[in-house]
Amino acid sequence: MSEDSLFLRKLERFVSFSDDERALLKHHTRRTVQMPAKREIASEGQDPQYVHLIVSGFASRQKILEDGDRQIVAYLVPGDFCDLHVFILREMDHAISTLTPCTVAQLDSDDIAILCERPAIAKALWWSTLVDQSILREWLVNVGRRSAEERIAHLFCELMTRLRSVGLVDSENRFLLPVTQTELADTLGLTVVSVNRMIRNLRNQGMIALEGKQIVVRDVERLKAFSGFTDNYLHLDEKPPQRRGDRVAREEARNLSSV
Amino acid sequence: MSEDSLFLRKLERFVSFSDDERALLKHHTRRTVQMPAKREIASEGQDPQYVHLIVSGFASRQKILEDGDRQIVAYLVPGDFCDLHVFILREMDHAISTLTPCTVAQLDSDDIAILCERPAIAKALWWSTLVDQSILREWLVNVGRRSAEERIAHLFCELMTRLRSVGLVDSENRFLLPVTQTELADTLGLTVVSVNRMIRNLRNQGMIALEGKQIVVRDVERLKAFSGFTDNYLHLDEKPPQRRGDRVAREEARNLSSV
DNA sequence: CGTTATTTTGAGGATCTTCAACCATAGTGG
DNA sequence: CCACTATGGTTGAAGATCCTCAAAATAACG
Repeated sequence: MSEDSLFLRKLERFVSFSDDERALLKHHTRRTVQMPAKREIASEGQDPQYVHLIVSGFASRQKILEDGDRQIVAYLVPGDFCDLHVFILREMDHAISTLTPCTVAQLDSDDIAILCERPAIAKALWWSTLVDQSILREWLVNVGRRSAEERIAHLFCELMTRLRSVGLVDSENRFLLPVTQTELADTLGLTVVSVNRMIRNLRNQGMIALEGKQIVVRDVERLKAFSGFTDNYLHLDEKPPQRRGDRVAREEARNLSSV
Repeated sequence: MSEDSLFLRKLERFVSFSDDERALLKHHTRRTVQMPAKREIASEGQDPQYVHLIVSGFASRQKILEDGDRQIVAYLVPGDFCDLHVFILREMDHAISTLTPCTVAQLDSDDIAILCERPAIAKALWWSTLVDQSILREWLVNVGRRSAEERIAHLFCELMTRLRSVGLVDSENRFLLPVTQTELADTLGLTVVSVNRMIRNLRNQGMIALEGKQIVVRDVERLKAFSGFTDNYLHLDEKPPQRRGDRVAREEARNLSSV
């Protein structure tokens, strides 16, 4: 699958698209811009014009406190939509900022309107924001109730799982994580020093290895057990079982719409 | 306003309803159940049947870790919907549990379908879940980057603001907070001991006072400044300014639906 | 190849936790 | 009516985790 349709791979874990719908999605995400690292895609307080989709690169959702402290509240990886909420909550209460150089697709109000005429697409987009919400809950558990070392391990488990779902993890559980330790610290409610030491611990215990900006999870089961990771909150296995059948699912989707 | 339509007051901060729509909302939330304290409204792993609305009482969204630790990831106060996501994410990844005895309205799939046929209602429901998401982001900032004392102060500011929006705060900034210090600890990533001491600090500094289970914010500005609270993330002032006009808003709502 | 960003390490300290009581309150049953 | 129990709040002392400060080593970059 080509790089510019990773989001299709992600969404199709949840819904099945027709060729038609796939084409429509590709068409309305064709307008992209290149952004350098550490640049704001959307700013706090702003009334944004576009919905953004990360085509390549890593970005983050972040809040800055008065004292300059930063808390990263989400990682946006290739295939993720940044701000599907902008058409309801008109003022941004946080900023979206690139962590690395990014290719970002811009969808305007018309694009979204056309896409949402398709039930399967509308449902997939809502699914994606609800999963984001679920991830947020798990992050709160992470910083609220886990030790520094566990937090890092848990985040690595999550990223491995999310990146695998868009095909960015190789057979040896190796994936690119192009963020600095300072950024990890701002994500996990820790300091750089702590992050550095705890990563060292994980390496020394043979759970992970670093290869430049790549992380290799050497012992998946141990890393998961150590950090208490389960992937249920990512809701990745909704489609395969088809437990309630497509008919019911479509009916529900209709219920949720008709605005 | 009667107790059983606090959610109307909340939603109408954002959209205007016709008498018709108000009646419809009241009608489809008429089926209520009484629940004792510390009972699960919905359980993790479950495939839930109903969407729940808190009519009276306090409930929480929580996750339990393997070691029995608990993290509360949301407070659900009168007027809040608990689980609007259930028709898309079919498996609960967390539990919803009463903190006090509660009156809970149960809406089934048909209720939601009928309500969502009205654009204003559908939009209001999505607004409410997006605000929940925003609150979650701010909680992550709170636990990740603020001191114990600041976290408590911030939470009190938030609850005062949220409860005021449904008319549950009196003219002296007094409101009922029927949760134990243990529950506050599980909310803020702290221990009971810490919570107790920090609340004492806030009282000694004259920022708050306790009257049984009621909290009186004695110095709102100082409490806000101390905790770094701003209410932008609650998106409470969306309707009054009418900055973009009702026409545009309705058009956008239509875009987001049509599933 | 000099400059800047990032990672790493050490030492000391602060915040928050743990453990262990004790007190207050309210509900229960004899 | 009062001991009895359970729950929640409060306090003290000691310890652990994580932070702060500071500096060196390494990597990245024009």
